[in-house]
Amino acid sequence: MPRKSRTPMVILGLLSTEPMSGYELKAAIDRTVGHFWSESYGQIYPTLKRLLEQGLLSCEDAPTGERRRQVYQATEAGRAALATWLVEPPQAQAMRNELLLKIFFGHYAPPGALQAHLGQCLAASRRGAVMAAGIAAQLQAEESDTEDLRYWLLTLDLGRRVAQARAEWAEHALQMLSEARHDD
Amino acid sequence: MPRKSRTPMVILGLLSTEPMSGYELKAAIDRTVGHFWSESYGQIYPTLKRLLEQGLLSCEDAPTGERRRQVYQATEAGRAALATWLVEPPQAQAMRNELLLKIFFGHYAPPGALQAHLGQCLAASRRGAVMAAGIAAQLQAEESDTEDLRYWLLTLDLGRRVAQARAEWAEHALQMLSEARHDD
DNA sequence: AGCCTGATATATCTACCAGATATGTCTTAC
DNA sequence: GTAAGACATATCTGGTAGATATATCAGGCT
Repeated sequence: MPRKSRTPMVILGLLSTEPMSGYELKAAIDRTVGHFWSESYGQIYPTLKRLLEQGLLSCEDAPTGERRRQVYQATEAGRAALATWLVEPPQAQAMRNELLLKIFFGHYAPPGALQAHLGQCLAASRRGAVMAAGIAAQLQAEESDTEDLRYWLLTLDLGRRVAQARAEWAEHALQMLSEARHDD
Repeated sequence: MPRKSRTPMVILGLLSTEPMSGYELKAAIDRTVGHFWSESYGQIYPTLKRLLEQGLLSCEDAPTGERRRQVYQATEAGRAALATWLVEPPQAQAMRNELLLKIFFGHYAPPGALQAHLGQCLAASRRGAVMAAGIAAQLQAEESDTEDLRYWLLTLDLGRRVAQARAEWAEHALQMLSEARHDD
């Protein structure tokens, strides 16, 4: 999968709606797609330069006082490259779940360790489910005109469902482990 | 997260139960924790050497005829290092989901593209849920004596639940997109 | 006025990691 | 006997996360 970077596509996607600086881009990524995607400055700045060279972005100086500031936006060619990529079937990512790894090796763990991790997971998953539902409600109230809305709601909906499933699993796992302790 | 590699811990975990070569180790990782973890030879061989130097693994020559072969197993110190790590709270992984990214930028996609991806996701998720349930049933039938069993079943159970949730979401998303098309 | 903190902004470095590939041996089937 | 595929070790390329360095600027505090 690292064969092909998808960093350019996140950037082209976000810079198709409005021009931004690298710094604002990072903030926008964290705010909008942060639930299922992340990028670092170490990826963003070199990629901006490369996309500029390739003519997929345009760049304009927009300093704030003395502080240098360059805002980028997607060109027509950039939006075309995005559309091409959107049609390609998504690559399945090799997901790594550290909690599951610790559960898998659970019988080497001292008593109580897994329960603590599962408790954390349960709390975080419940928070996540509530937050996803909350953001969805807020979006529906605020930006019912945006054409993107239905797509954003879909991504939030998966987040909510998966968080819900994980919470139920954590509950079940905790119950299972507490039952197992009575057997010993 | 890449601040601290967890490759040594997968290796120590699997080499705590039985000695293996690097090649067998890779196969064992794919077979047992492959649903939520992956390692490559590029990680495994250097890590084996390092763990050997640190005294967390022991190594024995066990050639098959002329073919060189080194089997490793965890030392007492290795198992202790694993136990220490198991107690530490798991790091939340920065998950990247390419399908969600394409959905998020959906309104730049040509008609039908998202539906195709969602169809693939639905089929794969259903397969995944069935497979997880199947492996769980098989494990319960075959190795009902192993002490690890309950932990392995827990990891499979999360896999099944998440696959199920994703399948339901994909169905819902497809329905939503087909409804939306009537509006245009 | 001077100072501190935190946000804005660009850039780079290290360690980590996935996937591909190179090299060679052995086993099995044709 | 030889070709295909499993076994085994090793390395390279390029993608990636997270930390850090540098500098400007706004606001609050003294």
